[in-house]
Amino acid sequence: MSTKPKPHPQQNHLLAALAPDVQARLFPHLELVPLPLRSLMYESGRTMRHVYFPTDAIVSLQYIMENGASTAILVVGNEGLLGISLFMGGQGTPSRSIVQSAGHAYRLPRPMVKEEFNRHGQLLLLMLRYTQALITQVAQTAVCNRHHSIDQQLCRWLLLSMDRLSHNQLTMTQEFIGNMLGVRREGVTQAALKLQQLGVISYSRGLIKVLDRDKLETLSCECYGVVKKETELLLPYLPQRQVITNVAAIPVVKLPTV
Amino acid sequence: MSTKPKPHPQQNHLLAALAPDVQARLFPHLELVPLPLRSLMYESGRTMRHVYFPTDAIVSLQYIMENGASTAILVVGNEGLLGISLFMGGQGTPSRSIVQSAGHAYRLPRPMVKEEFNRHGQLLLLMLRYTQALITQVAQTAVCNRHHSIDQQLCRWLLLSMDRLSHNQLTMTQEFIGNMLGVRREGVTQAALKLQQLGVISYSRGLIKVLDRDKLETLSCECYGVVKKETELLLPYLPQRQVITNVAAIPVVKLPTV
DNA sequence: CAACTTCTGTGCGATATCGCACCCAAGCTC
DNA sequence: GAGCTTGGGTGCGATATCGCACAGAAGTTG
Repeated sequence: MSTKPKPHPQQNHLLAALAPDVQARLFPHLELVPLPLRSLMYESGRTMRHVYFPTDAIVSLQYIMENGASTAILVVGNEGLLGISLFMGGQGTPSRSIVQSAGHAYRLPRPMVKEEFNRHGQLLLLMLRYTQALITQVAQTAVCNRHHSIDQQLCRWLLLSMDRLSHNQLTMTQEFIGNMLGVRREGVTQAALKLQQLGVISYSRGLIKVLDRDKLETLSCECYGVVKKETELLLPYLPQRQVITNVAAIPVVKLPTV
Repeated sequence: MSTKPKPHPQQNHLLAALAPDVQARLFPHLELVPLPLRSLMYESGRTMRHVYFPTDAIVSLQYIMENGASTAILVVGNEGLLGISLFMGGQGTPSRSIVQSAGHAYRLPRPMVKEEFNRHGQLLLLMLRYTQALITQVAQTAVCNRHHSIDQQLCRWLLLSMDRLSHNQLTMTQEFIGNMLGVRREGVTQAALKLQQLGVISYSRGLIKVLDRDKLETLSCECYGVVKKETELLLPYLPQRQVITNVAAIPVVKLPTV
C-alpha cells in the first residue's frame, strides 16, 4: 500500500459547495477521522455527537430487526453527510451505520452544527437538499425491495457503491452484501455468478472488480437511475472550488478530481 | 350523512403546536380544501404549489414503477404535512400522493412557506422533526417489504391508517390495498380473510371495520411499533391549545380531541 | 327483475427465495 | 506442508408469492 495523501475536506461535495466564508468558519472545527472497513459509526440508541462528511469512505445505514435480520436503506459517500438527525432535532435514529468501504470522513462536533444551524446558513440549505435526495434513495429502496429480484438489487447496490468510489474495486464478502440487501448469502452467490459469467464483474474472496459498468446499469432495475437522477437534480455536482482557505489548521492538498 | 362541522386548523397536530403568534401570522393564509377519496394530490413531475396540513384526511405517498407497479412508502394524516420538498429546496419528488381516506386539509401557498422558512421560525423546526419521523416510516417500509409477510404488512397498514382516523372504518377495496402494499389483490384477500376469521376486522365490499385493535397490533410486525414510537418521540402529541386566534378569517370551532 | 359492474373468493401451476446441509477452494498460521 | 479459518459454490425440499382464470356475491342501472 502506498502512502496516500491526506484527504481534503473539499473531496466531500457538500463541504466543497460551501462559500469561502462559510468554509473559513467551519473548516477549523473539522476533524479528520479514519473509517476502517466494517467499523460501526453509529448504533441505535446512542447519541450522535458529530456530523460526518465522508471524503473517500462509504457508509451504509441499516435497519436491524428484533430477530437480527437487517436491511440497508441508504448508502452515503462523499456526496452527502451522516447525522442529519442533528439538524432535524432528534437524538438519533433506530438504525445502524457501518463502514462499507474504508476511507475517511471529516466531522463537525454537535455544538458547531447547532451554531451553524442557528445562522440559518448555507450548510442548512445544503443539508436540506441532501435530505431530500436521501429520502428518495430510502423510498426507492422500499420499492426495490418489493418488486425486484436479487440480481437486479445486487446491480443497484454495486452501482450505488461505485458512484462513491474513485476506483472500481469493492471489498465485501457475499455474506456482507447479503446482510445489506437483507437476503441470504447463497442468493448473492447466485446473482454474483451470473454477473461474473456475463463478464460484468470479477469476484474473489471478498474482492469485487467491476469490469463493465455500462452493462451493470442495463442489468440493474430502474431504481438506480431514479435515485441518481434525483440526486443530481438536487445536488448538481459543483466542480471542486480550489479555494485556499487561510486557516492554518487545514492543510490544503491539491487533489485530482474524484 | 350528517352535516359535519368544518374542520379546524388545530386538528392538525403541527399547526396546533405552533405558538399563538405564529398561528396568528399563518392562519389567515390557510385555505381549506376538501380531499375526496381517491383524488390525486400530487403526481411526479408536477410542481407543488402548496403545503398541505391534513385535518381529517389520510394521504398516501406512492412510488410508481415504469411497468405500472407501485408501492406506498408513507402515510400522512393529521400528525404531519404534505410537501416537505417545498422546504427542502426541490421542485417535487418522483412520487404520487393519493387520498386514502376522504377529509380535508388546510394548505399554505408556496410563497408563504418560503417567507416562513426565511424567518427560521417554529414551523421550520416542526417540519424538520416531522421529516425525521417521515424518514423513519419510509425506512421501516423498506425493511418491512423485505422481511415480512403480506399478513403482517396488512396489519401494519391498517394500524397506520387507524392512528390517523377518529373512527374505526376504512373505505378501501382489496385491489386498492394491493396497490398500496405492492402486492396482488388475491394476496390481500387471503390476508384479510385470516383477519376476519380471527374476528379482528370485518370486511365487505370496500368497507373495513377494525373490531379488535389490540389483536391487530400483536399480529402486526414490529415495524408498526418502531414507527409509532419514533414518531411520538419526535412529535410528542401536544393537547390542542384552545387558542382563540383573533383572526376573523378563521372560524374557531371548538372540537373534541381527535 | 334482468343485465351489468364491481368486489371478493378460490384453484393451480410457475417461480423466487428461503433454510439447511455439505463440500470445495483459497489464504493464513504454525 | 498440515491444519485451520474464511469465503464461495451446490443441492434439495419447503414456503410465499405470483400470474392467470374463473366463479360467486353484492350492489347498480335500466
